Amino acid sequence: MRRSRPEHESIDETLRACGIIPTAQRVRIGRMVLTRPTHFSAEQLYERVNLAGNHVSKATVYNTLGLFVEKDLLRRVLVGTGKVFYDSNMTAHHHFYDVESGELGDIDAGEIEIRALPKTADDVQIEGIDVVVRVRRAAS
Amino acid sequence: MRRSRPEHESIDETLRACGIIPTAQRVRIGRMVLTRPTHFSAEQLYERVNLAGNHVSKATVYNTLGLFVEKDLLRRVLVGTGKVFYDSNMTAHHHFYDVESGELGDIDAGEIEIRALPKTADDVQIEGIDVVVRVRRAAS
DNA sequence: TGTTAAACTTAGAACGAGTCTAAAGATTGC
DNA sequence: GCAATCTTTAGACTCGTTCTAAGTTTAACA
Repeated sequence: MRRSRPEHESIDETLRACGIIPTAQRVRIGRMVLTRPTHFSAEQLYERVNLAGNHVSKATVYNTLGLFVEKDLLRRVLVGTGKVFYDSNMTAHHHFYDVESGELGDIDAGEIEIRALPKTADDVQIEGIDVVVRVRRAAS
Repeated sequence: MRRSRPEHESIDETLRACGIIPTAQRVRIGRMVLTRPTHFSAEQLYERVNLAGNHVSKATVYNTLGLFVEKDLLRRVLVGTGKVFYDSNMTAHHHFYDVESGELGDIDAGEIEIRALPKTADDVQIEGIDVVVRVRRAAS
C-alpha cells in the first residue's frame, strides 16, 4: 500500500510505478491533484482540468479518479449528506467537516488517538478507520 | 439533543415530544424504524412501508427521514462509495462496514476510545464524531 | 360543528452525480 | 506497418433524491 509520493518522482514515474499507463489525460490530472495534498470533488476537478484548453471528458475524469483510488494514490472521503470528496494526502490522518460551509480539513493522525479497537472474528481484518469530526462555527 | 426514546412512550407521543405532528404516515414509518435499533436505506424503508397496503409516497418517506434526522430521532450514516443509511440507535456508538458485503454493524462507544481531540478555535464547536471501521473478511 | 389557514401528502417531473456504450483514437509488440 | 490492446470520447442512461403544484388532512376557533 502506497503511503506517499516521493518528492523527486515525476507524475509520469509515479503512475508507471503503480502500473498505470501515463496517458496525456492521466498525467494532466495527476499533476493537478497528486503534487500537493488537496481535497476536491469529481465535479471540481472536471471543471478545473477543462479551464485551460484540451478538453478531458467526464468519463475519463471519473475513470482516472477510480484508478488512482484503486492504486492508493488518492482516497475517497464521504461527508455531509453523502457528498464524495477525494483527498491526495495519503499520510495517516482524519478529517473535520464544517457542516455549515461544507469545508473539509485535515486532522493529523497524532491529534486523535484511537484505543481499544473492537475485537473481531479471526477471519475479519480491518482495512482502515475513517474518522470525521463534524464541526460548526458558534452562532454567537 | 435527544439520545434515546423512552420505552413506555408511544410513537405518537415521541413525535409530539419532538414537535412533529403525528400524521398517519409518520406514525407508520416511526413504528417501523424507531421501536428498535436498526439500519436501513431510504429505498429499503420505502419498499417495506409499502408492502402491506396503504401506499406512502417516496417524497413522504424522504421528508419523514429528513425530519426524524433533524429532530435527532435518527442519524445518517455514510459508507461505501457514498451510500446513505439511517440508524435508529441513538446511543453513542460507531460503525463497522464490510466493504465486500456492504453490511453495516454497530460498535459500542466503549470499544473505541478517542483521545486528544484536536484543539479548535474558540468559535468552533464539535458537533459529533463519526467513526467507520472498514473491514474485510479474509480471503483464505 | 363549519370554516379557514396552515401543514402535510401525493404523483410525477426534474435534477445531479456517476456509469455505460459504442465508436474513434492512441499505444504496443511483433 | 499491422494487428491487438488499451484509452478516451460524447452522449445516453441510471439511480437516488428533491422539487412542484395540486389535492388532502389537521388544528384552531368562531
